[in-house]
Amino acid sequence: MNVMDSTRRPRGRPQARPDAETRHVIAEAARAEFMANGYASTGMDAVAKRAGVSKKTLYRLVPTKAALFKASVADRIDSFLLAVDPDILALLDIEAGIERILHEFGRLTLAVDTIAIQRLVLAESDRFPDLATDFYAAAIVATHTNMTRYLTRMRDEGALVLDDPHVAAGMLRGMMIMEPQRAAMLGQRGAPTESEIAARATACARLFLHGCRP
Amino acid sequence: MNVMDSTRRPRGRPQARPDAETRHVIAEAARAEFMANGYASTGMDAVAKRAGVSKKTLYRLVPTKAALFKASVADRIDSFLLAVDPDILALLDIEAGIERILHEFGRLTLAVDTIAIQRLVLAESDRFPDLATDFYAAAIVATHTNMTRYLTRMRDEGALVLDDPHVAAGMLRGMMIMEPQRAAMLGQRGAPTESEIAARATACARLFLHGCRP
DNA sequence: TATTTTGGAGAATATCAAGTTTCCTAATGT
DNA sequence: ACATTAGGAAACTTGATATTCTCCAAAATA
Repeated sequence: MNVMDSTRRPRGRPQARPDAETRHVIAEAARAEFMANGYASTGMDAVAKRAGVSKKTLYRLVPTKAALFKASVADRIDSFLLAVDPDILALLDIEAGIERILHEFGRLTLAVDTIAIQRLVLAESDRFPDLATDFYAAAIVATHTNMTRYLTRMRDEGALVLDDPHVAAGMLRGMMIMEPQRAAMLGQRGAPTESEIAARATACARLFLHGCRP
Repeated sequence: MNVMDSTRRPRGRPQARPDAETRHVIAEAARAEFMANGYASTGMDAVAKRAGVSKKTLYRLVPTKAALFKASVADRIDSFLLAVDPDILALLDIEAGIERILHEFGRLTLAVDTIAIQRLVLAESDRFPDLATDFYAAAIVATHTNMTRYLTRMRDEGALVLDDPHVAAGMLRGMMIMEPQRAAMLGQRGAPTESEIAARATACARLFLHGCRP
């Protein structure tokens, strides 16, 4: 009889959806609100309304606003990891390889969503230091490490001359994204288009490799 | 007799200091609080207390918290302009010149205060878009323009080969500061030391000019 | 039909902080 | 002394909003 318990429906009204699913809907809605209005200016009423859920349900599934914030951001941290297939990279020469990595990196970090979340994490890093740490580790350090690995391999193969691939990777990232990212974060420009990203990746790769001395 | 009016003290208790001075003290205190706790978490009581002033006086000199915020940040925007003496630059070769600019730029933008204010402006750019615009124009664009001017001159003198000095200046800035600045903003590292800044400037200048091809 | 459980709408409560006001003391001219 | 202005301490008002609670309809089983 116990075997049946899992399939047999219990007495009262059944759940509209499993809690996990509702939680996900809530997290999506919350992220959208937080990204649009920031933490302080986002109300739980607004989140509930956008999620199409009552506050009662909201608070059944989420303990506090702070937890909701962390959950809604943490949900997407993983999606910020840059990983370029090494098999493909192996087929490209050094310049094309770097260009490829930068292009992918730019697409990732210069997307409107990514920029909004970065600004959010930055803005609330005082209130949520552990979230900032998670973000830094999962998104920034991880991506940085992947780039460093590529540069190190290229150096070992003799394709590059580098004192410190780790530092060089940081410079490469900064060249590629700082300016457009910050302009967008400050609301002074929209996120760059795909072709702008591509052009910038090309220019960066060339500058990084050849410099600009005559 | 009207001539005397300006020197003659009026009837009651005199002001402890001129209003302008008190305003300045308040702005300083406010900036410190905002930088430490962010806009939302900073209370007017705390600002008054730190300024050594009562809330009555505070509100006599400042209309609202929002105005206080704008004033306290705007006060310092001008101090973020990078300006390197062109006469000195003229004496240096291209590599030393770029290194010099980057060093100065790093000192400016990687100071704890600067980083804190940038984070603040970034965090509140939704609530205060015009402040963000002012900051962008006065600090970022102006500095960028100065760098671009130098690169353009060097290119015209034949010391550099550049398609677009404007874009190149953005890349140079990103190389120099993005990584350490963001780590500090996220609370993952302290602001770099003077010698770290110097070393980074040297490495950037070399990479920018010579690239890293064997 | 009676019983149960889910969930919505939103009223109620609690808390917190911005902005005002009151009351009191200090410092100065007359 | 007394009138008058400055300014501090703290109470008060008000508006948000996070969190809880009440009431009720919906959807299922027995």
